[in-house]
Amino acid sequence: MSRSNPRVLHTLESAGGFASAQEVYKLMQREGQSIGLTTVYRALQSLVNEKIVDILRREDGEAIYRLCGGAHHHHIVCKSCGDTIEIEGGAVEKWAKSLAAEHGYRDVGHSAEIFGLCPKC
Amino acid sequence: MSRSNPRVLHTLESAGGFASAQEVYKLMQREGQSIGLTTVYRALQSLVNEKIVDILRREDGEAIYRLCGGAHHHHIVCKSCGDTIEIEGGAVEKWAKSLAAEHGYRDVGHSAEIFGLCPKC
DNA sequence: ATGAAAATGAAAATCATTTTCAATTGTGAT
DNA sequence: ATCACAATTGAAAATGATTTTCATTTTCAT
Repeated sequence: MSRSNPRVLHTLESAGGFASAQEVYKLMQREGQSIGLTTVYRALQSLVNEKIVDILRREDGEAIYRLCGGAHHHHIVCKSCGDTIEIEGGAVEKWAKSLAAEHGYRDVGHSAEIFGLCPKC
Repeated sequence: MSRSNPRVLHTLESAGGFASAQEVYKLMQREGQSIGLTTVYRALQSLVNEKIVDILRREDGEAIYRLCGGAHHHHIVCKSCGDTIEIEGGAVEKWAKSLAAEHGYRDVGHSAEIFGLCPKC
């Protein structure tokens, strides 16, 4: 039942650990790998279940999969050019943890993103 | 060119200031109002442009529109039953503001959500 | 009233994602 | 090796939100 296809994981890694299912699929095609889009979706979903990969959303709603394991981090995204900076979110971790505890929530995760205009835009 | 249909705005308000386009549409139908889904989408988009409304994403990628202006707040959402609690995020505001400044970003906003299993689930 | 510009909405198009299902592959027992 | 059966695969169809098209209706200044 382990559908975490290693080729998919490897492709996600080589994409910088940050890509949508469609992007992973196209990358694999370009590399000449034979794989179906369905399988890519299933593999990514498995990786999410195994907590090897995080899922979050682009501004347009497309799901992007992020290799996790390393430090959990957040992003500042430019509204105009899309430029993204990785930031760490110690303050947010604490905030999420304490508020979740306060309300009796278990198995807690969180998402946080900052968006604005970068210095260039 | 002002497509910010007041009936749409009013419905979003009466929904607690937090709903998807589809939900706003269904609400208006139930109230017996005659409106097209397309118009709802356009009206919400206009409200976003005019910064009367914020847009963010559900976990499944559906866009939800949030009336802004009042106190900016965040949510704890139950992964299982979908129950939502509004919380305030003083810590997050500061975090976002200082990090954005640090990186030279202007016109800054942010989104942050906590998700987990509520006490009942 | 008249015409141009804006708004409307039904239907079709788009696009990511999921589901279906038949075919293929892997595995373990004999 | 061979058979039976479970897991994996992927093409095609289905789904569902959102956007686009386009013909019609409304609004409004003249």
